[in-house]
Amino acid sequence: MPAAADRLGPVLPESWFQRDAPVVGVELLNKILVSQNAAAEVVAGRIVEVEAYTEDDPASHTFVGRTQRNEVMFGPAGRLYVYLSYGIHHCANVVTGSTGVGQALLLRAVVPVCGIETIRSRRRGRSDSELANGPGKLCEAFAIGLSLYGADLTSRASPITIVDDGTEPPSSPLIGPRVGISKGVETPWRFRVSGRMS
DNA sequence: CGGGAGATCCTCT
DNA sequence: GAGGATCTCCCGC
Repeated sequence: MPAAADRLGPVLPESWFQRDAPVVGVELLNKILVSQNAAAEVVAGRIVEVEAYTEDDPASHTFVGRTQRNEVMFGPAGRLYVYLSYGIHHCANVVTGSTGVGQALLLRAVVPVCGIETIRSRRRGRSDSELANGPGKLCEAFAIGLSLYGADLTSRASPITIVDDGTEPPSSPLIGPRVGISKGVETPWRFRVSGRMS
């Protein structure tokens, strides 16, 4: 955990993530995602949009049971589930709930708060509003790849963590259907702080 | 600015 | 062998 992140606030403990995804999802809004790569480049962003996926949810990767890819979703909460989407982009999720239950929250958008120059260089050519306003874009901005599969977000020693800087979750989050899925569209498990759905 | 299509390849059946 | 928890570019308006 980078020293620069220490001043942002305490790391969220595993117990905090050990509740059902839709519950954690709303509270995860306004928390801070922090990452540091091998070159000691630190970037941080405020989480502004997430989606919940649970085991009995036909849209979830865990709906079919345990597989090699989704294994980490059945493990302890507070871990990072990374997968390759459409053969091109990575998507990052935070594992929630009890161990043995396959659920997670897809990180859909963050607003950069630290390391903006590093993010701009990773997302070269994009306007500031397009730096991390999507699950694939977010992973590029934070250099999240499969090497971070299973990373412990609750450990201060981890290259990627989630901290609480004291900002409250929004009192009236926007709630709506999840996007990009063909099943489970009727379940309103997309959560967002105020602003436009991107 | 909004809609549509292509890219691209891994995962599971 | 099919189908994606997406993004970007290129059109047309």
